[in-house]
Amino acid sequence: MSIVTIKDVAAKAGVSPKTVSRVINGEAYVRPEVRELVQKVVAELDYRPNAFARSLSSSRSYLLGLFIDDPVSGYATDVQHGALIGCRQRSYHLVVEPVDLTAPDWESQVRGSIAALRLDGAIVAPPICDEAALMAVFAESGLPTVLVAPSSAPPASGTVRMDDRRAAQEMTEYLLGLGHRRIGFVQGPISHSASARREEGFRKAMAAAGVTVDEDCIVRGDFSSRTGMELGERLLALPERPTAIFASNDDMALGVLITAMKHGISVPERLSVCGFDDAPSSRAAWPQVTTVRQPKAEMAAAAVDILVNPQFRQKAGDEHAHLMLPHELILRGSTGPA
Amino acid sequence: MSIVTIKDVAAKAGVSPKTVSRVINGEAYVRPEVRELVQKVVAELDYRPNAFARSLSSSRSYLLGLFIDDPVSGYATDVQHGALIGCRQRSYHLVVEPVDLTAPDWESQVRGSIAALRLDGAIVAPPICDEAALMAVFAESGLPTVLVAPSSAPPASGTVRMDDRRAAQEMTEYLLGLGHRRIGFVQGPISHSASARREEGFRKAMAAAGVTVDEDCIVRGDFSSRTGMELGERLLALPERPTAIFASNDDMALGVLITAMKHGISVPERLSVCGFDDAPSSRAAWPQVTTVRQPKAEMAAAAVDILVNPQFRQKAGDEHAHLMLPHELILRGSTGPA
DNA sequence: CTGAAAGCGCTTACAG
DNA sequence: CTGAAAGCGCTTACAG
Repeated sequence: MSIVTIKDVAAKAGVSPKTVSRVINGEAYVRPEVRELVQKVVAELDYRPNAFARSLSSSRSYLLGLFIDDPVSGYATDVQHGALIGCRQRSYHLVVEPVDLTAPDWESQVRGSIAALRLDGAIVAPPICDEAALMAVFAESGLPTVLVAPSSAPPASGTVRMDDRRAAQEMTEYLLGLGHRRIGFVQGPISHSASARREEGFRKAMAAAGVTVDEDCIVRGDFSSRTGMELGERLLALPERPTAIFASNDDMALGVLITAMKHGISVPERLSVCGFDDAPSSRAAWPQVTTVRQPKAEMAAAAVDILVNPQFRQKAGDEHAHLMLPHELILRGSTGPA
Repeated sequence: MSIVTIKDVAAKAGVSPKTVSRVINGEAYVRPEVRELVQKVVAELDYRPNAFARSLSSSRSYLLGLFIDDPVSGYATDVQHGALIGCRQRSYHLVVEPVDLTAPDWESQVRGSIAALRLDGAIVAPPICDEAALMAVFAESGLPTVLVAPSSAPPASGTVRMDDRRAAQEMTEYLLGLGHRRIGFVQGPISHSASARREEGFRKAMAAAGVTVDEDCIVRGDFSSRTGMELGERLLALPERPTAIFASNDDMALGVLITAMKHGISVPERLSVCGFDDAPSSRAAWPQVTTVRQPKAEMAAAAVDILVNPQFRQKAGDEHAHLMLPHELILRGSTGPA
């Protein structure tokens, strides 16, 4: 497969390389008939502009970096998928860069990716988007950066999030509406800022309903199904057993569900269980778990839009884009009347 | 952050850019003291070679493409993780390219990635590594390509696989050793070539043990927990119920497990269940599911090695690398004596 | 509306 | 062991 360059196209179309460049990049000021001719030749020759040459001369790489803590998690997978879709639509490519903040050379790694690849933008996923040291590296580099579900609104180019607090509140209101009063809550890990927001929502709804939260009913997990099982044991062994358990994510909800099964406590008849995420585990279970759909892929796609959109790029630096995407309560079989 | 170029380093070190280039690329023929000096300046200036300039002049991109059907699956995630680790070790970067063979323009998309990014190599995951039309595109492009777990050994630069057949055989032997004779088998989808290999292994072990396979006990799923549940219903409703069910992957095994629970059939006392993959779902369940550990990340990392290793690269074209990586039976609580 | 010149930051091929 | 020259394939800045 001989490689077709812009010169080949120019020669065959009888124009200058610059004109081909104009057509390729959709610039104005090309006579319609010339444009059409060039487009025809491009198609005939199946010409693909060399991304490196383009990047070198334009100092744009058409490359976005996705910086992520644990690329193996289900969360990461969904975020990446959304980012990939967004990139493809806009002819960008995505480079996934795992960031291990416990590695001694993490900073050099990150700097290296930014500098060597001349990234056009970065998307940073939770929980590392809440790490000050990492964010400082991005800030210093001047790279447009969008944070996914960060705790606050740090000085990044943009943020994309959902309302974790409100969603947890709605879920709690739903449980209260079902008649539950004694509700167990499994907190997520402190390292994820969403954990605190979800707990706030839970407490807010309980307070609004005038229900006192028994602190014995609040336990902290690490988002794994294993801690869900362990903490489920603890909650179900309480002298006065909760009639519902709200776990801060689906994996932990699944753990609670399994524990209930082990003890022969039928769900939802004797215990309601709900989670957060709409992860595959919430659907793999039986009964399927009531949860909150988190628009992970949509958030990532929106992050790409923010980074790539020329309007945004122009004003980057002086203006920031902050998006809040809608969530959805997914009611399934694991919850029922108290 | 002003950008440091090779000229800056050369000027500061008092040598030519070419000498800096030699040091950066670890070439021979540089006086030790000059090498050290240059390295010192590189470190001082935190110089990062521009990957695009390097690619443009050397016609190597230091970029590997991972072509994958469904980037959201757990399989994809593990493969990608292994590839990422491999790339990082060798200062390569990974570009993930989803391939949707049902999209009308898939071929153009794939060609575009190869041509525009000037990839140095491609890793193709199952099941698309078994698609002749796709493999033809790679073959035509001349791009070094390594296939992960393909059905046969097509004319690619290399393949990396595990012995699905042997693993399924060992699992079946384990069940037979436990005293099971009537064993249900949930096949995987035909689109995945591993499905057939796993079934072969199952049948081979059964035949070797002189046990006749009742074809009513063989049912086909699609690797989802939902079909696992449905087919579990079917197998457990059989006039003569199997004492063990071997599902071709963990998600389906989980579905079978859930169905057994629904019907109050205790596992492993009255039914043994096992899967394949060592997926998160096998550990999230209770009891945890006996399964086969598939070295997914290791296979991907090996694929990177094959593509990047200079020795291999030299002889690419006339010689192929075919690796078989070891699997492992993971015995857990879901299986027991008949 | 179009093109000739120069340059992006490296490496290749060559000379010494 | 080291460097000067040329070029990779585009785009920028400029001229017309």
